[in-house]
Amino acid sequence: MTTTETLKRRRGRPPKHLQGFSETRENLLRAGVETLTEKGFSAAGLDEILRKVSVPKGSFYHYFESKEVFGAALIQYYDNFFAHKLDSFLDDDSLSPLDRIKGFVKDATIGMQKFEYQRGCLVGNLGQEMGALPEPYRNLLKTVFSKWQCKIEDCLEIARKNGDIAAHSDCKNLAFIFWIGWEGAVLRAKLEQSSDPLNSFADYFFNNLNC
Amino acid sequence: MTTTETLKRRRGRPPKHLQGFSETRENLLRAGVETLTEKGFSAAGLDEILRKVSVPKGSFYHYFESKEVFGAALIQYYDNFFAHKLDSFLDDDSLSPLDRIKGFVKDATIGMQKFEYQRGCLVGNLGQEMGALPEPYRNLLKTVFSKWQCKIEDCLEIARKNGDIAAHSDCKNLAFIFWIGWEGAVLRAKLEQSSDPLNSFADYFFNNLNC
DNA sequence: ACATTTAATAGACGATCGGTCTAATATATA
DNA sequence: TATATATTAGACCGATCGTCTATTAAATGT
Repeated sequence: MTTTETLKRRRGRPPKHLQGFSETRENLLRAGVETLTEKGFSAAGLDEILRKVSVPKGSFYHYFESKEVFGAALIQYYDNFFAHKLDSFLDDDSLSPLDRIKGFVKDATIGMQKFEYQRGCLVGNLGQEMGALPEPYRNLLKTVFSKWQCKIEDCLEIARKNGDIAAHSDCKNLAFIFWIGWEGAVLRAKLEQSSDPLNSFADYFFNNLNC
Repeated sequence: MTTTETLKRRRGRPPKHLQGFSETRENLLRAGVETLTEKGFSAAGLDEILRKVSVPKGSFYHYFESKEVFGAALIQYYDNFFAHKLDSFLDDDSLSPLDRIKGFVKDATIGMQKFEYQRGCLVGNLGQEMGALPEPYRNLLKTVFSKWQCKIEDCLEIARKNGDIAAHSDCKNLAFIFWIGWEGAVLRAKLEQSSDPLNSFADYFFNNLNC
């Protein structure tokens, strides 16, 4: 085990040897994602997030100038985490392109089960809440979706060239459909506390790729 | 035009001839649906809803004992409105079953456009927020979905018997998929402020019914 | 070495929100 | 005419939201 400074942070400027480390900022982001994937932006209280990681308000406003800025950082943080996860599946050349997407689906399904279907997708949650959110979030969220969409599109395009799916497939549109349906399925899985919606939609999507 | 008492309600017990009428309660429900379809439950303040219809707090708590009870009434109210709308399309024997569903989709699409993609589906919104909502809402929302789902299933079953869709179709599952995808599309349409997600998903769904 | 700057913590603070309560008003009813 | 009922009116309280100021401790510069 390395020198993980899990101990309570002291007051005042921290000693140099653990600078740029900013465990507190990281903790806030993690706790923020946890909370927002469960309850969304509006219902998530700052105090709740702060209590979770034992950080006082003052520290929060040291790292983020407002809840709005924090939320934007969370979108970026989540996107970064999620895009890497997607890549880890979609760039795996040892699998067929469709199996890579199926791998991601399987992993996400297990993830939802692990958290007892309480946590959904941050981007989906915020998308639905858009009516009550700072307008600048809209473009952030749209950009994230189009980024994820490109990854799926690229993977489907390889499948098409390999002859794994119908030659006339419109991969861009299929990727669009994939995320529309997947987000809908995540929403429903949270409500029903079951992976049935995830499995049903995924099966439907993959079965229809060959016609 | 009948004697529609649109004027501001007077104080005190109302005259008998418009009893049971309860325009105030109705106004609260309408304004509540408007607000909750835009911003969800948590982000919707009571004061905001009350201002919209110029009703004081006292009146609100005369009709509803709490925000939680109000929310439950809104789910019922919305379900009632929506189920009738669905029926008006799905029970229209002058159209083929698939055209009936397409009629509903078209109407809903126009509806979203009319409100500039600011209002989504109350049930979808609350489903996503479930993590921050009173637990009793879960069953209400699940029941509403399964009710809507049955209506689509029945319509698809007629289509199947008519030979309009593949004979081996699993209509129950298709109806499940329909609502998963449709809610996902509504979410996305709100975010993108465009009907593309609605159209794309609907086209995809209908095109794949024949294979 | 000491004053100043920087990084971070601590918690007070005002505004707002949900929900309750009492009072006021007007009609129905006995 | 008196009492009961239905509805409006809005003050009020505790909790919580997001912001802000003060405090603490290390780094830095001369």
